[in-house]
Amino acid sequence: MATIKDVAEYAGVGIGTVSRVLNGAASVSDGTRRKVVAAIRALEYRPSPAARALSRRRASTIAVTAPFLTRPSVVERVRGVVDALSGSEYDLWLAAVETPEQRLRRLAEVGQRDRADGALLISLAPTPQEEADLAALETPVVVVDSKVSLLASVITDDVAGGRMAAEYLLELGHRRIAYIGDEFDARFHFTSSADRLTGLRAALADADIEYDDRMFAHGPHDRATATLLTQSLLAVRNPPTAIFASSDTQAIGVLEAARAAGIRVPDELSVIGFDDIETAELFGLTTVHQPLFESGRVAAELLLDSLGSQRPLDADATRLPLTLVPRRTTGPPRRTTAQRRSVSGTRPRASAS
Amino acid sequence: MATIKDVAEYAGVGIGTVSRVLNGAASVSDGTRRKVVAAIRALEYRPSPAARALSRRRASTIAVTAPFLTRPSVVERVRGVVDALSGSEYDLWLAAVETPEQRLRRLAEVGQRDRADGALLISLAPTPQEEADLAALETPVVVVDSKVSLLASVITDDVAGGRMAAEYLLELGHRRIAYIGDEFDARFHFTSSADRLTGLRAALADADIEYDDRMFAHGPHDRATATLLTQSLLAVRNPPTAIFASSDTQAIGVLEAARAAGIRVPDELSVIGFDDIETAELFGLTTVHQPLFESGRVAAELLLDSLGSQRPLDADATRLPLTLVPRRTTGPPRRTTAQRRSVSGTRPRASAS
DNA sequence: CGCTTCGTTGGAAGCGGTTCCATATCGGGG
DNA sequence: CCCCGATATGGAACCGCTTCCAACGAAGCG
Repeated sequence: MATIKDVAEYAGVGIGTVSRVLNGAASVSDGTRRKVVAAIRALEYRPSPAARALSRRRASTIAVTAPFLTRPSVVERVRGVVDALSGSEYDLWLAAVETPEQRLRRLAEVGQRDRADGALLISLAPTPQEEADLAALETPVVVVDSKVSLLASVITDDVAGGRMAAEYLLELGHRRIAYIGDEFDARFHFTSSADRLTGLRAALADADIEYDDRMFAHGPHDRATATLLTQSLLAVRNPPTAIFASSDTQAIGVLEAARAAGIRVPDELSVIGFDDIETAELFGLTTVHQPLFESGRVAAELLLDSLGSQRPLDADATRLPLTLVPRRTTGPPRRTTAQRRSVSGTRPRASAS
Repeated sequence: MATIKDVAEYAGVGIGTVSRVLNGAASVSDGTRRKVVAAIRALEYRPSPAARALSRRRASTIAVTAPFLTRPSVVERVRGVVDALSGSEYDLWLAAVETPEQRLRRLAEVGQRDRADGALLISLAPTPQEEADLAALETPVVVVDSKVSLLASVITDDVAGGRMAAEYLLELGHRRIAYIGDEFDARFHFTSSADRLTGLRAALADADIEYDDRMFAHGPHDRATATLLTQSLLAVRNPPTAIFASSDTQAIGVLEAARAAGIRVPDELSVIGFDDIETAELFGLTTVHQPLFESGRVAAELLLDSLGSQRPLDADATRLPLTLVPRRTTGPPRRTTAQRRSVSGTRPRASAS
């Protein structure tokens, strides 16, 4: 494998000149440039990224740290980052986080000298302490999907989103609205699920609906859990007429529970999700659309701007808009049996155990 | 940011000793080791990856090159890689390919000196020439999801998979089986769709069913296209009683076309997919299960083994098993209306509408 | 015609590690 | 008491690039 020295010798010039040609830098005469280019081609020379990184003191790499690569929402965000980076000179170092220990390690690595020139933290809410540490770094950091105050971030207003979903259901006439969210003490300090619940509760309060804690269920963020939680939500005396799930994945679990119990959606139960992942459309799921791909793209662009301009990032939050997407899983609350009869065949409502 | 020299001074030792401690290498006395460890901690020292890479002549990085990050199947494979790498000392460099030019560039980068110590090419069939070039490299390469002869690979037998799907449909009694696949001249030299078709046609030939080219449709790999293709497949005089789609994504497009046309699945039309992505289960889609996650994991492990043992990779193909997963979208061909009435068949979709 | 000035150019120094070689130290055997 | 091998340690050389500084020649100017 040829080095810059080989190229210099082959072209009959000094290594400095080769470097200048490589970096499109100043003052190299046309003839010399041609000779060097020819030598590079002849030797199939490619500069060593490591040597370049060491010498320039920058890695030309962006670290993307994200947990839950299983979640479609995270993947969408990463895709947005890939898209933004694909034209740039930067490589993408994907740092997956699967355990709290890994989370800590990854966070620490962000500051590491020439590992990455900038970092994108996706869905990985830093604690105030971690945030302060990150803000102290020279490495620019953009946080996606977490509220922070000392760092640049790209977020959506989860509280507003929760309110949006709730108000839609309230408008349809629902009074008993249940919520299925993530565990509160999530090991990764996630707040989006809790925030969406906050929005929901605010909307309920505004509508003078009293708080009933049997309407709120939490568990690990997956379909099967959502299915189970739905069963218990529906088993109470006066069951909800609508369920708001904190993600589409969970909403689909709700739909499955409904289907298994023979409960008709939306006639007997309205279901609304959050995110608007591809599957939501397939299921006709009403949901709150979140610009996931966009969030990754915007965050990466912020980082690239900062890197390109040498200007540090402002600790501002870029808010991306949420929109409600009404589809086929929501409607006015439970119609009377007579009404239902007249519409189509009766199916006895299996009382969820 | 502290360097190894700072640590050496702080600890009152030489840089060589620090390096030895860092690399857990031979002969360092206990006392010295302790001093060095203390210095490292005190200075919050972390070695520079670039310097280390340059000096060791290896990057501790694995390149993962993959197109179509939009496809769930590709994402699953990448997840498998992430999983295998998460315990190792290797970082993951994600090289996304979105255009043929990028494909070429990425392929060339694989050989680059200290960019990556090994490469994983996912769903990115190299041409024979490219394969030869890659095989000539010292960098170990594992190819996932493409047939190659000079390189190590992890594949499934797409021809057998196509045959498996076809034979299942034939057993159910279908005689007119249509196929929806990718465009043949795919810019990325994909062959899996064509191979699955080969298997299908072989099975049809074995069953003495004559070839009818109106039963075979091709187009870009997406849901909407599959929906359109389905419409035209069903518009012919003697339409198919079963459709085999070369991916679940496309199969779901078929289901949508059926739903839109009011065609009952599986009573009037059987649908079978390929891959067994998560959505397939949600739709009750009969499909050929492919171990996607596993393929990434196995490929990464092969690479890690080779890297760890210094032994070059054998140019063998690791074949992962395919299994047919019968669900609710397949059944015997069109029953009479009377029969259908009496049975009250299963519906493929979560009843949303 | 001598002296700047400026565009080119070569190459040493340095980036921060690893590694190898030389050196120092120590205990034990003869 | 000396010699020897083993163990521990320091640090120069090197990995391949960028960058800065010195040097050189040609052109411009008075």
